[in-house]
Amino acid sequence: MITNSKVAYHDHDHARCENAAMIQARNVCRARGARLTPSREAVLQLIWQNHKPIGAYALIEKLTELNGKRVLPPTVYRAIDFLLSLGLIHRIASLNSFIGCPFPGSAHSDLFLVCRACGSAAECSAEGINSAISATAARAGFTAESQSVEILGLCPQCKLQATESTQ
Amino acid sequence: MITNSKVAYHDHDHARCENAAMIQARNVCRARGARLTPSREAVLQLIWQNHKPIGAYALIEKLTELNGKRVLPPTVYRAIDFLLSLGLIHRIASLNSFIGCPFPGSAHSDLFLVCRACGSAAECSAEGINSAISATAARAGFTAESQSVEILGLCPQCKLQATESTQ
DNA sequence: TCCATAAATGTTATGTTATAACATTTTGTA
DNA sequence: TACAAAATGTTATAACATAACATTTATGGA
Repeated sequence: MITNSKVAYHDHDHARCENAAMIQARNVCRARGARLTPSREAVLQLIWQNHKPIGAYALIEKLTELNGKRVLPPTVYRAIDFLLSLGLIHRIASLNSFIGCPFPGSAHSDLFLVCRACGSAAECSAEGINSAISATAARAGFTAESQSVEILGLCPQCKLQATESTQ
Repeated sequence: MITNSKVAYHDHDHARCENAAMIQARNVCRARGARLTPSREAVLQLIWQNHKPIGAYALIEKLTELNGKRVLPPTVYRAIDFLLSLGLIHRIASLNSFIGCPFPGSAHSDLFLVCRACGSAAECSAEGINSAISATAARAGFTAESQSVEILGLCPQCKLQATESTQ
């Protein structure tokens, strides 16, 4: 299983996550002949400000603040589309929001563990789930092409706090 | 595995699906002391007109047509909320739409196989996937509470047609 | 039966998310 | 430099969803 759950829900040096993400993004873009323009980079950086999925309009606000000049929806949605197409971010459909991919470039099908208390989400690429999904699809005669697997619940930190507060 | 994939993607006597759904709905409502009012029943029936997830605004249009009198969003959204709360329908987050549950009442966690060609969706309750999800969540220290598992791809019928047309 | 209450529905308004369409600017390349 | 393609700017609107309050309808108790 590949996952960033060890960092996503816990205190950590997040600057390292951001740096790694930006470096990987540049590598992916170079490899694919795509241009990581300043506005795309700014959107990616904002998405990577933490491990919580963020909505397009929140990005618009933050970007407006950052630029000191009004940013309009198409600007952000274009950046989002670009980043999605390269697999640098993912869309969390159940939240209408977006999160950085911690392991872009490597083929993987995704599962997200979204904490309903703190809002943080970890991504997991688990062979067990992918094979279970394939098997289920196959039994239905269905050919799977893409998936959206989003689990809502409590992360270890928030669960701990919930337990403590009820003692 | 419990699934309606045998009917959802194939020609079948759909009136039986509709009838079964309405009967089950009445049973669930009786058991839960909930009222299946005419407008709620109308929305459920429209959702069950086929096996394709339908959006709230499409329901508003159809209901307006049916009633001969303008139906407004809250009317439909209230019916949707009611039906969701009883598990009579499900929300497909990746499509912003709703689909009837073929086996309401019985506890199950769901997976949807949505055909990108014909739009039909089947629901599966597969133990293998649920246990794989639990195992993955557990490894991340995460407590799963609810899930949204949506697979996009080609149903058997549409795959067949795709194969034929490329010969 | 009538009343009090709760449940459901009607109505107005607005919030939130996303994209279409066309103009302009920037960038890479011949 | 000049051309074409890519990216961005701009205006407008489409699509999805809910808040807040008024009114009506159903239901059980007096």
